[in-house]
Amino acid sequence: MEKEIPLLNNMNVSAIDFEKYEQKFKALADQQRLQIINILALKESVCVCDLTPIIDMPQSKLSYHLKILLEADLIKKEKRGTWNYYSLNIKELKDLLSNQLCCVFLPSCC
Amino acid sequence: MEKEIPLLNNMNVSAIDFEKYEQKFKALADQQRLQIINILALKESVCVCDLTPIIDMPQSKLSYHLKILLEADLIKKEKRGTWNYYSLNIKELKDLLSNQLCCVFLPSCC
DNA sequence: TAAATACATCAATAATTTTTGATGTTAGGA
DNA sequence: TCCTAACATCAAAAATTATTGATGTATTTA
Repeated sequence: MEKEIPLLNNMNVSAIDFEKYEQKFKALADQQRLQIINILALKESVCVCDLTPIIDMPQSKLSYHLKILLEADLIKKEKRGTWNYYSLNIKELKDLLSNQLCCVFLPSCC
Repeated sequence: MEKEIPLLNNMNVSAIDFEKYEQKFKALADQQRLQIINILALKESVCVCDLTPIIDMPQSKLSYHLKILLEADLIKKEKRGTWNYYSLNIKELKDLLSNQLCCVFLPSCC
């Protein structure tokens, strides 16, 4: 059962919301992950193998960071054969970030 | 000297920017701090002594979290006598968050 | 079918962040 | 001047996250 916090604003903000936002902001709260998002903003869809040479990171580490972004629903994953293609979850990012930030972390936003 | 990352988007995104955003998102990436922001969104300006009973937290812990928000420039502090009043840095939050999120974390945004 | 590529996952370690309780500082009141 | 309230800060411990290198699993390709 969801714990209800008294109406604190003109929106009904429940505890579960804070938890959700915490996860999303945590995913954003890392320079390396912000860089990944910034690269994805350019490339539409990128496989891990393309990402590894661009971003200077061991493969397992990259995998770890991609997973965090994925679990926060900020990016999407699509498997094609042996390759896993990642792309931005544009709707989610727009719901989260200001237009100004979209210029940095979303394609063709400005 | 600031490391310049090649132009990755229609904005000139330098390494230092990622660092700045990392700090701000880190500050947001915590349920307790989000709750503090949400309370400040209602109250305009609140002293720590008013906050302590509302938010169930030892004083030193509250002080710690306020400092993190302050250092990320998401809130402001004003000293009046013995009291320290905190309030949202509305401009900064608007620059960071979507309108949708402003409804939760900013006053009279929706 | 054997080897190689493209990943994910795991367990151990390292690093960072958070919590706690104690102490320090400053301003105001008795 | 002494006492108290309202904080900030500090150091130690606890908790969480991140990094690393190794291993596992598909899917291709030779």
